[in-house]
Amino acid sequence: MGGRLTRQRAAVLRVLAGCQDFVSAQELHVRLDAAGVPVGLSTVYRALHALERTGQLDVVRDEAGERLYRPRPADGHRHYLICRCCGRSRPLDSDVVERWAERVGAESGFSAVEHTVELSGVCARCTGARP
Amino acid sequence: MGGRLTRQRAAVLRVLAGCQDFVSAQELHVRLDAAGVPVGLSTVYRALHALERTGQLDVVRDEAGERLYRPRPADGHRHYLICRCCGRSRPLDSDVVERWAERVGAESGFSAVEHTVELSGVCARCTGARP
DNA sequence: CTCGTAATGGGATTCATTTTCATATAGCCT
DNA sequence: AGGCTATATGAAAATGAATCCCATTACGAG
Repeated sequence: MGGRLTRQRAAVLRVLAGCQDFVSAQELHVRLDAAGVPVGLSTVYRALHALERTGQLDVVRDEAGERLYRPRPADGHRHYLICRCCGRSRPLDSDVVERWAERVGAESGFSAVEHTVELSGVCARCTGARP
Repeated sequence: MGGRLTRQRAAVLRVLAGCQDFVSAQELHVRLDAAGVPVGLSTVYRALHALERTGQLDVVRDEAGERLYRPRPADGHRHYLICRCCGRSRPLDSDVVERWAERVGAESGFSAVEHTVELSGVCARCTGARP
């Protein structure tokens, strides 16, 4: 995260690291309060942007269009299967898609091709819980 | 679309069919005005929802999170490569991804797995126009 | 320690989308 | 053709995430 390491950014980093799943900025803001380290909402957004820019976060959008953030695993996986019911997320091995996206990009005459891949479903636990 | 075929819904359908690329609800609303068939914004949103529910539209989100709609091609393609610069879209042959998503879903213990795949880039025309 | 610069925060703002509710109308029934 | 009613419409207000503004604070280099 390039800039100064302030009390607030440290807290954002710490709380975020404690989440194994996707969190919204708003939720993170609340959790920071709960953790006794109040951080302004603007600051939360700014910290998330910075982390996103430096590739330390993965971002998805939920069905309402809200952005959800999650620290990127050390192994570099960037695509997930997310439970629409409980929100639990599981990184995916997406080599196949990665290669496909690259090929399509190359064949298309487009440059700077980027891709978004998201899978969602209902996990076994949730299927059992609410049939 | 299920419900009554009103003047407004007919117009939404018609103008939408005339767009070969993704359009936002707001943009569609303006185009309807321009076409001399004023339709309330709420009605535009309602019509789009109805069409989405019945699978007649494909939806993506632009980088701002705004929803963009496009009539689904007859051949059933549902994934696109979109120019971030001019917005032109091109349907993709996504069998590879389709199969991958299916396999991941099956192996994961998740049910009702859905997937989103979007590619974006800068098309040849735009690359030439603004280097 | 001192200072300049970057960061903070809270309130205001933006803007897409949704809701509300009074009014209009599609389209079935006779 | 006329009536009737569930459905659709639209203007305005509400919602809510994300961004902007700007006076104040505090990191950290020197």
